[in-house]
Amino acid sequence: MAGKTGYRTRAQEELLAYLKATPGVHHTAAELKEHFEDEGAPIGTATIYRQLERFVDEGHIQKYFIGTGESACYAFVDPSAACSSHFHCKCEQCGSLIHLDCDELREIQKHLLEHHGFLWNSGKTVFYGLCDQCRKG
Amino acid sequence: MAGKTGYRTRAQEELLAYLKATPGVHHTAAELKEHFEDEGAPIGTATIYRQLERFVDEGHIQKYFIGTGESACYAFVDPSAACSSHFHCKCEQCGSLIHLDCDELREIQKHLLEHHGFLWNSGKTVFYGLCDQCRKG
DNA sequence: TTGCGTGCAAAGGTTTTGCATGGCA
DNA sequence: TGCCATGCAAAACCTTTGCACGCAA
Repeated sequence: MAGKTGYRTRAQEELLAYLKATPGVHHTAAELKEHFEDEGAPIGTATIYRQLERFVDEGHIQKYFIGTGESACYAFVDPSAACSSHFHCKCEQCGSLIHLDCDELREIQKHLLEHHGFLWNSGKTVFYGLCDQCRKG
Repeated sequence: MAGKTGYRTRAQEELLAYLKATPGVHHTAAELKEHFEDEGAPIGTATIYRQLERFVDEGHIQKYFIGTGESACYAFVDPSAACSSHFHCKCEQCGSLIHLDCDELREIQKHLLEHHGFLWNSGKTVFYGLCDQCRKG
């Protein structure tokens, strides 16, 4: 755990443990707050945000921007598993979030860097569009 | 102008005219409000949001989600120019927005549809990462 | 005249911040 | 003991909504 400087606290450990226990799952701050309330071990809103920000800084979790007006999502991404290099597609109609594992996109990552000098953080990027069902329906 | 049903008003015309006069430029609602205040022809916040929403519905402009907490951006996209099919990269460090015209990405669009059934709305998608300068600096 | 568009103000939701308290080392 | 983390409440933002008034047709 590189860069960890401060103290270790209950809120901190339980938050990170929960995120790690649900790899690839997107949680909003509100959902996390509710989860720990249900567990009988509530964590204050401010603390949740502060810890999430720290985790992001330390690289433990990813923060996702799904849309303006919608709240931010946070998720632990297993560095060893395939999901570390997968992509997210969000259907603008039904709102579903699709996880995609795709080599072609990985190629694009290379292309963006080599031809445009842009180091793409694919974990953070969300592709907007229409999913298969909504497109046909 | 398909689908236009209501009245034509000053606010409506000036807003759309301004957006069309700055194709490809991203404006936030606050920036637009300030612009018209500076012009001496202020438009109420609610009206700005309502008109922008209408323009998006009618397909005149695009709405961009840059990040949660940041405000939404709106821009007129010239349907005839190349910028109708260009892509956006946002540097997470310096915050700059890069407009990219790239055939490889257009290929990806095809790939996503054919292999994953996902109809990607590239105009709305923002690639997060590090720009050339920030990557080297 | 009819009814849509406007503007103000208030509400709604998410995220941040100030400050005193509590807990880790 | 010293300092960081917590939690509450308040603030800060962006955006939406209610409502009365004004303007387009």
